[in-house]
Amino acid sequence: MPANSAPDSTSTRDRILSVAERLFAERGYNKVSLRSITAAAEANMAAVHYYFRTKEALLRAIFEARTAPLTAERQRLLHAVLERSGDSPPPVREVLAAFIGPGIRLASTPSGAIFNQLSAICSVDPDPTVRSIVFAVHDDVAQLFVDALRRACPHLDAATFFLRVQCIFGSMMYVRANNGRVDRLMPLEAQPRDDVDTLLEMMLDFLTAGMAAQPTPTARPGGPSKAAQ
Amino acid sequence: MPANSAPDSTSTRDRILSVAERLFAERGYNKVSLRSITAAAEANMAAVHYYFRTKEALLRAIFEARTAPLTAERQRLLHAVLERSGDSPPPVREVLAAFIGPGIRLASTPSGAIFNQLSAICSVDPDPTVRSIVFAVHDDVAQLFVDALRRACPHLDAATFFLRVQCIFGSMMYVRANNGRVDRLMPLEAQPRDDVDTLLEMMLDFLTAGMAAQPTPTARPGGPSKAAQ
DNA sequence: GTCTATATGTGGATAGAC
DNA sequence: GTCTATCCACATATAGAC
Repeated sequence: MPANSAPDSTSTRDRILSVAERLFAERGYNKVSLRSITAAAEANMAAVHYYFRTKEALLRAIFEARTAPLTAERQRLLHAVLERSGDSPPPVREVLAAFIGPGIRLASTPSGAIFNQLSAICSVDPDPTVRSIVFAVHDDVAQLFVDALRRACPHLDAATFFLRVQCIFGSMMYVRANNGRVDRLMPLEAQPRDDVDTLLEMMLDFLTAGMAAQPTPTARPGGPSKAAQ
Repeated sequence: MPANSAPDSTSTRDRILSVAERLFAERGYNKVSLRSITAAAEANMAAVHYYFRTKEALLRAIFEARTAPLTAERQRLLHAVLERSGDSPPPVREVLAAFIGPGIRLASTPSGAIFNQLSAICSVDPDPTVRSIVFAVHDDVAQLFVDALRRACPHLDAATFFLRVQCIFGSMMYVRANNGRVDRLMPLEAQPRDDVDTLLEMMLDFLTAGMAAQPTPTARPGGPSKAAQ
């Protein structure tokens, strides 16, 4: 029963969710206390326990709310690519676009950009609590992506494919995190973040070319022993 | 720095350093207490204060000890590449190899692999304390690398170059972190980590191809308004 | 140099009033 | 549903004995 005279139309629960998401993204899960969240959300600690029970469950709720539409979109796009290609290998660029695009496009809204930062930070967090949450919400669609990409790359041996998938994940994570590391090293040049479609095309240019590259022949089990220069 | 076979020949200070490095790499700076470090190093908390004064200074000492030879090697290789190429653009692959190689090669020793994990985790840590340490020890050589790579890539506009550098950093970080995210998504296929030279060549294949790619013409300030498909 | 003991602060969780 | 007050565990840092 919402009060029609309330100055804030948002509920206490929603305020906690959005404030926690922002603070976690800025400072990391472990460095944000429930006290600071409730202070910024104009609530108290008992409210967090009432709605979410624990701090971990609060993080999980944030991820589930955000990743549900993201995962649905990725799955829809991936399945569309696979259907279009039928029995032949799907185009690498389209597979990449289906998986990376929805995440990159989040950056076009302020709240989406915040979640992108949170998602990137948490995806490399060594804390088992954080890891289990991230893995749980992403594993299904990530598996679908990896399988589709594998079909798109029959020219790669398993080890090379494995390493390149790591590069894709790392690139995506780093761009989404947008942590200012590279900014310090470049002059005043424009950053393309205000146009997510251009940003996505730039990423696809880079990653597609990387996946298309023919592996350098090198010492491999059963292969020749001398690397080409 | 002598052999690590003697259990008690190491000094208390060295044991604290190496135990802290391992625990920080496994669980992250914020999740490791000085208590757990001193317990594992068979010392006590007062010893940490005696040798390093604070937890932050302990992390800084770890990084400075590890990055000093790493940075020297990177600078040596980068300068060698630049001298070889003279006034003409240096080869992209060689510039990449000079910067990425020394870090990747650390993975060939157990202690180097531990520091690789620590370095990767800390390079995306949002904590300002951690960030300032990482930036301080890496900024000089990273700047040298970015400048050299810029010279190697005259075919790229500033925004595209900027984004691709982020992809390089992200790829390097993710591979060095080796956090098990991708392992979950792949079957029993071999991981190439036992041969760091092959691993480095694989990364160079991918990243060099990505940097060489011609950018997709798209809507850019002063450019045509319709993107090619 | 190395230890015990402790000062001082902060964290998550919760009981119970309203 | 929302709050105040509090419990208890654990963090860093340090004082002072030996």
